[in-house]
Amino acid sequence: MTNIPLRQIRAVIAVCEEGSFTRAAERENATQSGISQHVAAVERTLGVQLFERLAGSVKPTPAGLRYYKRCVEAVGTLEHAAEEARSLAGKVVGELRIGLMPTFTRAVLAPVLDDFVPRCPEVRLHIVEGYSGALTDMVLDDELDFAVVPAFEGTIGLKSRLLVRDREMLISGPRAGFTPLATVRLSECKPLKIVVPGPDNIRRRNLDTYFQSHGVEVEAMLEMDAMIATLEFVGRSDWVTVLPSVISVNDIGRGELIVNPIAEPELHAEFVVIQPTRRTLSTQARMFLARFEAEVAHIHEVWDAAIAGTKKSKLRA
Amino acid sequence: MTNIPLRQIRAVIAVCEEGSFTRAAERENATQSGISQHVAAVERTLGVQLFERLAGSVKPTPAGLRYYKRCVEAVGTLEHAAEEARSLAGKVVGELRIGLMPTFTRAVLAPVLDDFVPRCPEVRLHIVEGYSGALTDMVLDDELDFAVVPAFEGTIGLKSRLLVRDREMLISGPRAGFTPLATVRLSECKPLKIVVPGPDNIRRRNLDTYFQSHGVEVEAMLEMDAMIATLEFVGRSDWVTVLPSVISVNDIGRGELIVNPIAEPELHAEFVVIQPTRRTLSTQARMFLARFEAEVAHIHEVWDAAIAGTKKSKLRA
DNA sequence: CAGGGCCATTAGAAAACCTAATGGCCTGAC
DNA sequence: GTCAGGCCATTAGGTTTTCTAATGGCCCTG
Repeated sequence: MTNIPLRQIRAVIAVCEEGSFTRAAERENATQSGISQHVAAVERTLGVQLFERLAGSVKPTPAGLRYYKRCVEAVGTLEHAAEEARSLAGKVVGELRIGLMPTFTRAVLAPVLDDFVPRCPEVRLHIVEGYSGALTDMVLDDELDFAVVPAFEGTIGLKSRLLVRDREMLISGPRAGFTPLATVRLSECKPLKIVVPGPDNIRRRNLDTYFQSHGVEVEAMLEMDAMIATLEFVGRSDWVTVLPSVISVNDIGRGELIVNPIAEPELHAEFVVIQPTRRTLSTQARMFLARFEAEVAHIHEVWDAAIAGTKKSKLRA
Repeated sequence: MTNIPLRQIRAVIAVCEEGSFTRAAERENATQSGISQHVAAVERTLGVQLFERLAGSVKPTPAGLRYYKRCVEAVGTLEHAAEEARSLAGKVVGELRIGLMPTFTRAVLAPVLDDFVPRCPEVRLHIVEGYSGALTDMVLDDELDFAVVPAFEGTIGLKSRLLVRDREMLISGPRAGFTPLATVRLSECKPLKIVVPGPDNIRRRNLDTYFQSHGVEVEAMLEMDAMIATLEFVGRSDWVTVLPSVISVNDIGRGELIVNPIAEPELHAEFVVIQPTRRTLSTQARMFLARFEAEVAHIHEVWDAAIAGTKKSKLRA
């Protein structure tokens, strides 16, 4: 029986996927020398060379590629084993205190709850809607099990992981004159009258950077951290705003608000789930987040289909 | 990502299949306490109880059974991965010219070839048995791709790396009067009639140094660079010799030759693989050497088990 | 009630792992 | 042709993990 530790196997997987010992080390939070030794140990144990060392890079050998594929399969099986064991370990009970921004409460949350509540009837949910600063404070104070906020550099006492990467859309009313679902190049638009988040919001910083880097002209700017008011205002004026696609999936094809994907280049927002460092996520928290991610992925599919449909219509015209 | 070492997973599998921590320990060549800690670590990481502790036995929980089944699947996939990688690596072609001393051709080479030849059917092997001086010359003359010889200071035109560090054993026949497998302290033996290598052999120098440094008395010394003759002679006389453990692993428990580990202090021989400076080792060469090292490691395990078994027998007596 | 068997826990030695440092090789820029 | 930068291989040593020995607790059987 060949006995290769999982740590070594993960090193081999990382090198295959990154094409470099150095990048694999970064990804595995290890050193290049540690990765080199792990891979060498696997090759020694197997008696097989898994990588061809080229100048400045490595390339898996045919044997290495086969080994990699089987290992990925096995590691996936082990992950699944863990998930199933936890799920089978039965009744999920207890509280779940979640902080979500309006970005998510408007269109993502309802379908997630539709599924989660029947599956976990003995979980007592507490959903708090708020903006990222307030939600972050509540997580730090242990008032929330977790929150989903825009990606930021991190804070002592919190740990985070990327949860959502979402395409930003231009939102406007009929008076702004945009064609629904048509991709827009902001630098080619006439000067915008735009509603943006306040300066404490990380998305605001990203927007400012994007505007400056890509020659987006702004005629007027209005700061508003009030989502309902923002959408109402934009819907009945010639002002525009920029919001993540997940918030406006339900506006597709409804005419009330006009949604346009931003392109050339695309603009994305990233969101992380944050939790206190000293805690681990409960089973119900992880189940909720899994369902949440699935719903976001579904929304992305809806958007992709809608945008693809628009391109087809243009081709027919 | 749940990161559970394979060693722990194997412990869980063994407990499921044996229905007992104690029996699982025996099967895994571990202690009951070690198995207990492995299983506890898995349960802690998963946050799931895998076994119900009954009086006098354990029973997997439903979650434990499910986890076990998935783990068996994953471990099987990894075994398969190793097999396939080795099989695929079989497409290795070309010549391989190897120089080995009788130290290795007697017991290490055959199992290595048993594995290597089917895996590399298209490699044309040339094995040259010889003593270190001759093998070194052949490597320098590019008549060999590499040779394995006792560690030495190096030579211009050659590069070397440590390959084997092996424990030296006292080899004798029944007439010499030693108890099989009992460790011996050479300085406490009656003056030895000993067969040693010739003066050009580095191991000879090491033996001389050891004898002088540790008060080993020698009644008579015979120089012989003829391994078969040495073993035949020692087997049928009261002479002894000192040889690396890898040469005599097949003599354990067979009575024909008596093997005793040398201790207090132990004596080790180191061997290096040498190759011309201007060349790099081919794929098949490295595969052969990897398998060679693995076989030496296996032999060391066999020796460790045999010596440990002798110690247990003494405790019971 | 005592002894035997089995699991859980602790302590400490041994082994494995990991990083820092360095060397060797290759490539590209000058 | 030389030098700097990037990448992998190797070594050494500190740190962490693993493993065993010893022991305690619990349960069952005689």
